[in-house]
Amino acid sequence: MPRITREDKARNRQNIVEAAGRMFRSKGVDAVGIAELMKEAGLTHGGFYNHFASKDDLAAEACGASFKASLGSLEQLLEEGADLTGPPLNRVVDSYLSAAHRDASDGGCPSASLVIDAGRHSDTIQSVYAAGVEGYLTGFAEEFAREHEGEITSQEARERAVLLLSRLVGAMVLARAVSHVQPELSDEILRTCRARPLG
Amino acid sequence: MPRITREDKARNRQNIVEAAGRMFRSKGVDAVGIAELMKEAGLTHGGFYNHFASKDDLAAEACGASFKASLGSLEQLLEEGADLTGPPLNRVVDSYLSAAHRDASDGGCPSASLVIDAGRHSDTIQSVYAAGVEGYLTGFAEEFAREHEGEITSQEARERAVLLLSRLVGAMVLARAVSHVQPELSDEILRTCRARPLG
DNA sequence: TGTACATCAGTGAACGCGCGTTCACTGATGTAC
DNA sequence: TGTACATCAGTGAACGCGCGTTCACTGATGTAC
Repeated sequence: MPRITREDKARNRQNIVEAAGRMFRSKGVDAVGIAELMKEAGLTHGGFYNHFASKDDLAAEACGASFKASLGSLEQLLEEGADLTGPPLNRVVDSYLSAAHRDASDGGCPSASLVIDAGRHSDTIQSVYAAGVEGYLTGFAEEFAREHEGEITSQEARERAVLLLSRLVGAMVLARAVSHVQPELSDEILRTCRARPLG
Repeated sequence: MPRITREDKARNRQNIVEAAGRMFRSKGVDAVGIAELMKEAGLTHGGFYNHFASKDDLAAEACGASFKASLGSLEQLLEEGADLTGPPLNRVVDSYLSAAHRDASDGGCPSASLVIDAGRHSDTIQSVYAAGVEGYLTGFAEEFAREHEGEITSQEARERAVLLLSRLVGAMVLARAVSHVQPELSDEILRTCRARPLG
């Protein structure tokens, strides 16, 4: 069959990154093998190194791509919220702390699903992860500033953003950690952290 | 050398559980091998199965032991806080969200360090983990009720406890995830989540 | 545009390694008398 | 209490497996004329 066109190669590469993004987030980087991952992308494992120098390299790139998509969804959610009732951030919280997000087969927001992998793998992936977190914090802070224009300082907005992300990530990892054996506790964590006022 | 006394066997077993508790929390269950772990306990790897049926079995027991010790420290911190200035829960938060706890070589509080392992391993460890989380929530809720006696319902105390644990765990896992590449961001997360009012 | 050849993405077997687990063996402990 | 023997915790080699990575090979694509 091979060799293939340059367009096909680029498409294959993208398929690998997207498959890795989903699988790494849902199962953890270590729990997903190259062979499994390449199969998901419709290829065999041997060709992996035509695209990436190592598994860690792919993990970093997949992490970055996941954050890019995730931050895009966030911006969209915030923008389209402008003409709806209620503060846009509340809609973000409701969507983030939903059962659907907890059970998402693609692992959902990388801030939560890669939070442990980032600390335990190469500095490359940790840097990409940190940049993604910073993106979330910036997005949240801007929205806090927008919703409370003239009432709070940018410092206050930043602090609320840090607290909000901690709440979202903490509630999500806790809810996932107990969901199979204590589904009511898992639901309670999400419900409570959704309902309590922000700030 | 072998065979050894029953007391020695019991001591060896306890050493294994304690070594595992520290190593699993600081590096993750999957990242620690049986051989490495037994060496840390002063033994060779072959004897492992004289004590445990499997690595997962040990993981569950080590998780339980870690929570027991951790909850004991919490109770102590809350009790001795009674005769000091300031609400005891604030002292818990300051201690939990400290750089020392983030960098603890034993992995610190299992709620945070085992939160991903619990969701990704056997149901046994997940059940033990969920019981530990419930222990934390109960302890926090009781303390909220004590500090605001007559002012808030037990339901309100419980909700504050859930929100607090989410904040603590979220801030800790985020701070750890970025500490090597963005130490200022890591410190900012801890500082902010320490300083913001509870509830 | 057509032809000849070099390139290289994909394939699947293979390598080396570390893992969890098993096993035959040792010899001091625990037990039965 | 002393003796004889069974037990079994610890040892370290070995097993089987799956992993990340490498490699020789294939043949259609890309390129040079």
